[in-house]
Amino acid sequence: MANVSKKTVSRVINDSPFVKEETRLKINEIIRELGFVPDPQARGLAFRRSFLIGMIYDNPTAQYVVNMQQGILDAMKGTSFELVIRPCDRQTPTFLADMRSFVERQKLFGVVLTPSVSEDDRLVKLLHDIDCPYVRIASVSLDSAATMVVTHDCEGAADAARHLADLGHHLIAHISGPPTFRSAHERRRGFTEALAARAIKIRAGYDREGAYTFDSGIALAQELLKLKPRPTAIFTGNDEMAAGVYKVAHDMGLSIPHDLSVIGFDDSPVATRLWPVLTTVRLPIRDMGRMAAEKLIKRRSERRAHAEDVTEVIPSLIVRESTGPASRP
Amino acid sequence: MANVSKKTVSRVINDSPFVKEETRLKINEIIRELGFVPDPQARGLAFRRSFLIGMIYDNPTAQYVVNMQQGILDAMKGTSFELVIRPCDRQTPTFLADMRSFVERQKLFGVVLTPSVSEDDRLVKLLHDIDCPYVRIASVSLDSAATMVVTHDCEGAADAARHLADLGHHLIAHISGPPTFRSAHERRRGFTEALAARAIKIRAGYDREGAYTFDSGIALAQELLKLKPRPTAIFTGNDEMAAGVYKVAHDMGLSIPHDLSVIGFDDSPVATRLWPVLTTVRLPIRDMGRMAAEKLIKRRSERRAHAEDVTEVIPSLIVRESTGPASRP
DNA sequence: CTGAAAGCGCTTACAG
DNA sequence: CTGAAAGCGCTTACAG
Repeated sequence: MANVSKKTVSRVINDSPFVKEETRLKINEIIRELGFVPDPQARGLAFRRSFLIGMIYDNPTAQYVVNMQQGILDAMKGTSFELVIRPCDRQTPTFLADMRSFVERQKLFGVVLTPSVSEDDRLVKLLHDIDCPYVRIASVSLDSAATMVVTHDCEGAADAARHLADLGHHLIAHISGPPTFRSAHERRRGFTEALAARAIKIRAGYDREGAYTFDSGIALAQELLKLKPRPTAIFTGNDEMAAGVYKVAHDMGLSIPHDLSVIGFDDSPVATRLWPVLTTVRLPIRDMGRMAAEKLIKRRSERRAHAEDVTEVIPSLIVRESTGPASRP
Repeated sequence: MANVSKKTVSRVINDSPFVKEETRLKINEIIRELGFVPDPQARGLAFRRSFLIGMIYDNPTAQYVVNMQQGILDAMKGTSFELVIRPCDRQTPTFLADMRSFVERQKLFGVVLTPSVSEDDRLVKLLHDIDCPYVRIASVSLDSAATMVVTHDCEGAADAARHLADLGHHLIAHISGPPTFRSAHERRRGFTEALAARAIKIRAGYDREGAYTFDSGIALAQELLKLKPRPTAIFTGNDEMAAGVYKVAHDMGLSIPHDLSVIGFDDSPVATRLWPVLTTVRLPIRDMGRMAAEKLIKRRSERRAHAEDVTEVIPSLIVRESTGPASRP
């Protein structure tokens, strides 16, 4: 502006390769001095695409949501993107229409999808149709590598199984998440396969389907702990259900881990609020959010589809005080 | 468009009073038929103000943040506003600069401020200077009524005090939040004043300053429960610290509520995960978020400052199983 | 490598 | 009560 050209500034801002190095440096300096910041609304209008990244979620765990938001914001730091959030309910009749208007109206730059809505094929098809970039976070690869952050929940569950086997447990029960979550299947699969590798089989009736909720944990723990023989260990699909198991164990006068070992999944805050502190499996949720957003943002610069751009996340077992040697072999 | 005028449509969309009723109805119908939605970016560009509402927060409790977001979204449903979120840290040297660029760059329609950042006078002055509407949520009225949602934390704390007094407790301890939160003062004040009304005085050394964190709850409970005579009840400034008290009590072999009554504040999910379930004080956080956003949005239509537009929220005591009669008078 | 023109989809004054 | 003009701050083709 003040010195040489005028619309070249736009080129500099958008990293166009057709600018002389010298000019670029000069303009960048002036931009810095003036503290000039391009107006995102005007840019958006001209681009026909906003600088808003959406996060669409239906995960009921507050800590999960907040950590994920943090991670996405981490990736956006220093960029001109802003995060708009959108909780949703897949059961609602207007679900798809709501999502469509959300994305289209704001002309979102892209969206990050978290489980379980990330597993919804109708939504993904819709995003495809309206040409909205997305990144899905899920426990299995459901899509092209460039759009996936996959968490190997099965391996975390396998670690839990081996930990229990090492402690000498044979009578092991499992409370899974609801079948509408892929993670529920993955966690069960990883757990039972690793157990099988140690020649341990979960008895019929010792593997029950929960809902990832505290109440479902209570209800199923009441049934499992009435079984004869009583299981010496329970692996739950998440920490919330583990908290339900704790409650029932306390009410029955069962001591953890002496009478019963418990392992959860998530390492949510409740894991350390419980007494004794809960052994669980941790997913780096914030990192996952960051990686997902980075993928979304990166896609702009690198137009050519990076074929092998897989992002994978491995959970880790956090051994605390809720697991101990099997008392009754 | 299709029938009569052209720029009158804009008037209809913006609820201008200068449109004949007949014309308005006709245009509205066509808008509905076509499913026409005005482009928020273009509107924003022309208005010099976006349709984005910001939520600025530094509350460490995930459930608080998520509920607040939900409430704000409740108020925005059916409007063309969208929610952009912004966690912050008041201690950071770039705090004010960050907030300024966030608000200015996006030309935010307005922001909702939650505790404790809602109590930051520097930020509020900044928002004033750059002419950005805001609504503050806090436990005391810090500003003109039109910009405040005030939660009477002191009354919730007073309920807690009376509940304990009714149960015959005299040796009562308190773990407060950090002095940087107004709510910490309000909760203590409401508690001690209601106790005083029953002729109960908190002994020197039985009123300690925590940090609203689980760990601070543990640290202070360890000190308080070593005191002679040992308090028969503890009121903590939030549930997280109550969880810390539980842990120490369990470790010391103290039974709740037989040996020790505990009352928290928040009614966060952990309150019901603890064993026994925690008596606590509940704030309708989601409603608060909704009311705050409604105030912000309403200010557009009603330009004249509604002088007496106070929004007040009363917490409620939720009696569960962590409080019982004082065993040792 | 750089500039002048036209336009993104709306709104603000300004006239009628 | 309604319309024609100009502009919000940027970008896209399009020429040089």
